[in-house]
Amino acid sequence: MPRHLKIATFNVNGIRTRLPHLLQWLAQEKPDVACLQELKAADEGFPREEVERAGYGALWVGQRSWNGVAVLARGADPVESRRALPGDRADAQSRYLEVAAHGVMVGCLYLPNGNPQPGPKFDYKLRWFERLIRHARGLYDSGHPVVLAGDFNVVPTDEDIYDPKHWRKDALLQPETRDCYRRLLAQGWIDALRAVHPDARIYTFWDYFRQHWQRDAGLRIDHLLLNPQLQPRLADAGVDRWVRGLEKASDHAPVWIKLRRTAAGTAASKRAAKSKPARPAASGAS
DNA sequence: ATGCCAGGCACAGCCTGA
Repeated sequence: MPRHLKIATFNVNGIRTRLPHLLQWLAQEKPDVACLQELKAADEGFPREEVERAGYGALWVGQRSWNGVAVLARGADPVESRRALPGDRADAQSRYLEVAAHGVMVGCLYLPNGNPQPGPKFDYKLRWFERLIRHARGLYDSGHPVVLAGDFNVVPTDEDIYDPKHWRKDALLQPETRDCYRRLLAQGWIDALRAVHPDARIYTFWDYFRQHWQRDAGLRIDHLLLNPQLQPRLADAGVDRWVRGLEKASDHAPVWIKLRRTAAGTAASKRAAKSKPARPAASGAS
């Protein structure tokens, strides 16, 4: 058993088109939990057999042509918690799936893009974000270890984009969008990639236009947020950029975190450690 | 201000994405 639990999120931009890349990535990087977005497939179009053959149990919420999310668990069957974000029964878009897997609660989300703004799509984005903030509060307070992972369609700050000036009017950079993200984090969640790499330029998305991948002109919009039960276990985080470099790639790269499996670093173990000889702090190297 | 590229649908050219 590896020392770390690896949890990843990957906007595949069409699971059937991207299935070879997905399988190659699972085989090489072996995430224990993989949150997928933009399946662009109905429930019956999900490649269950291929995913199972790769060693993963899966749950998914499909939708014809658009949206769609899934959670894969390596060598395990994820247990469903909910298949939609509460707060709007009329919302038919498949953008949220919450499961328990490998001892962690995982909220897999695909937040609306919101372009063009202003307009009804941007209004929907902000309403969806408000519902997420409300629901996240309950998850945060649940006492379970929780990860919120997915494509948030938010560039949190101007440090998270190659050049903000060409995107100033985009829904991903609007003050209202960024304020929602700030208010979510203000509940106490930590942005795991930023916590591990406070000063690095990190991108997770490069659009297909203007040779943005070749120029490394990217945006950081795929995020993994941790509640306090998981924060002491965070050991490493990164982006599998090689997946974005494949032929016919998704416009997103997978993003991952590694969590220590042991209780080392948790409040319980710190209390326990007081009665034991001190040990060096965990290095975080994997 | 718009198209730039790409996937889905369904077979021509839209719509949507970010």
